[in-house]
Amino acid sequence: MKTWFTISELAAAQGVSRQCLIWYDRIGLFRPERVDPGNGYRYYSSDQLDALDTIMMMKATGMPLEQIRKELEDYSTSSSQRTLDESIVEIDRKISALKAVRRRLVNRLDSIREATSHSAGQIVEAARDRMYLYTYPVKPPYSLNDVSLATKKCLARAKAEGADVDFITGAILPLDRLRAGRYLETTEVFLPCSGPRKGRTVTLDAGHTVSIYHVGAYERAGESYEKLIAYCREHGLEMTSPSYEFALNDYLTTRDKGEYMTRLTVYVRSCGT
Amino acid sequence: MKTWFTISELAAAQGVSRQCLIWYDRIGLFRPERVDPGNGYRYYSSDQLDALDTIMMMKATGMPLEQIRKELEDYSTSSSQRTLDESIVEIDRKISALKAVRRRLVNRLDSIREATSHSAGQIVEAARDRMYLYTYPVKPPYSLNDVSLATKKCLARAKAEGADVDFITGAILPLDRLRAGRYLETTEVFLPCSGPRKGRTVTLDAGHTVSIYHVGAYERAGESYEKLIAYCREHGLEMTSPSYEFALNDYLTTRDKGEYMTRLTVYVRSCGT
DNA sequence: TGACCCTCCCCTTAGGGGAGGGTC
DNA sequence: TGACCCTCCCCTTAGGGGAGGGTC
Repeated sequence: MKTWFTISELAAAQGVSRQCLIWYDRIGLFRPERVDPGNGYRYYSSDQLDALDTIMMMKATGMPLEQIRKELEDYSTSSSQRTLDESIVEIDRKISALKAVRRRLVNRLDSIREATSHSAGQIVEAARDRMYLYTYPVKPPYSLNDVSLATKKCLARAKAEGADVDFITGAILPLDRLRAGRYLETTEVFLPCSGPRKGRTVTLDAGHTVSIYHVGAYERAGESYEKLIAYCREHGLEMTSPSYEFALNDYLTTRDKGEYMTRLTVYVRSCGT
Repeated sequence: MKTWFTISELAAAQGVSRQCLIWYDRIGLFRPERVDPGNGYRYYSSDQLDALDTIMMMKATGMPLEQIRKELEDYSTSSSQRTLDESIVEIDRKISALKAVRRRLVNRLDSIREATSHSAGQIVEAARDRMYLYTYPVKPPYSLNDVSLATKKCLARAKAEGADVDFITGAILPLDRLRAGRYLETTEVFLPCSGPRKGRTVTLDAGHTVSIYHVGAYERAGESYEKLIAYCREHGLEMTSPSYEFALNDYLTTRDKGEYMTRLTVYVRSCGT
């Protein structure tokens, strides 16, 4: 003797909505065993409950309903094993993707904190760990517009290549131009990234650096550079690398240009050694 | 002097589709600075590029476009900091949810492997770690139908309570009924879960167990139980717990009832001690 | 009569993929 | 002329939330 459930009874028993059961009926995923021909009322038998559980389990793995329907047409221990394996791989992929985004957000947050915890024009010496910069060349004549365009290209290519880059932009000013006072002629732009990539990244080895926090219009970076050069002279430090300009706070996180801050960082060694 | 981009040029520069830019225009998220009044052609200025980057960054965090639009109306260093914090919390929540599902899948996979690596009627002794069972009572007269219904209720309540239960069902047969030969009168059903939950879970402490792998119709579990009892008698083991019946392979992973396998597990101690 | 059931019907996200017709 | 642009228009997931009208 069968027990019959109305749609609401079944919904309550299984913890799903009535709409959901109507939908599953419509798409042919799970249909009532009996439908009253007179009034169209749906009646589900207790024998059907297991099948709904199976659907719910598959749904919980993130499988689309259409695929569940196909899966159920013919499933066995071995096919389920395959499917479970695939679902785990899929979940792992989603988890890695989320972790990559998380890393980007944390780095951006760190860079905001760094910006708010330093004052305009402040100079700091620091040992820095190795890092990788995903780069893109700037077209001559290296105007601000060229730099901006190169940054877009850099972002677009990083996205296309699936590079795990930070949400932090930057530019590289070669040492000879820095020495020559051509402070705005950055020849490459970059995005910090989690690892090296052939032909795309520059590796900054661990080393001692001097940085100045530049605030305000980028066009006036020269003023900060001159302070930085003076500092190095006074402290017997020789600049040994290009200047790496990190946009710690920019249009990505504020619309107020007065809050923009860039860290201009150069690797140095003591002149004595 | 401004540089103007047509929609295709901008799309190429930023690595997005033309459709996407048309859509952003439609919903007012990102509109061309200039539109030709004669033919409706969209022209974007280079000044606008930064804003599109900001949108792309926010989108990468998983934020819906509508929220991005609101966010952009007025964002600053401090509001961005808050938003980033919230995004990280949100991502962490998604990661935990995925990990919970992953754990369930791995457990189900383990249980399939256990099923396929044991033969029907095989008896094993094993030390088992502590585990938790999320339970639900079976209504008298404890018919198979009552057990099945209790299992649905158990699943539905676990879902409603957000309990981190496995996709593995089971039932508990009290020791006195087992001894009395009332092998089908399981009084509780369960789902293994990751931790204790007040008033809902039974804790199985670590201990020594004897199990038999039952294959085929559940109604004939008695035959397996009688073998298990005989084994214990022969080996001087005294049963000290109810029997825990784990559905290692069932309707969730195969439609072939011949592949169903249940492990009937009882905790024991040596009679001598 | 009140609670329950049915079938429409509109709505949601973020665009993808055209068709049909102008434009640089 | 070929490549490019425009505006519709239909389509996708998994239902949610009714309205309007019968039914146990």
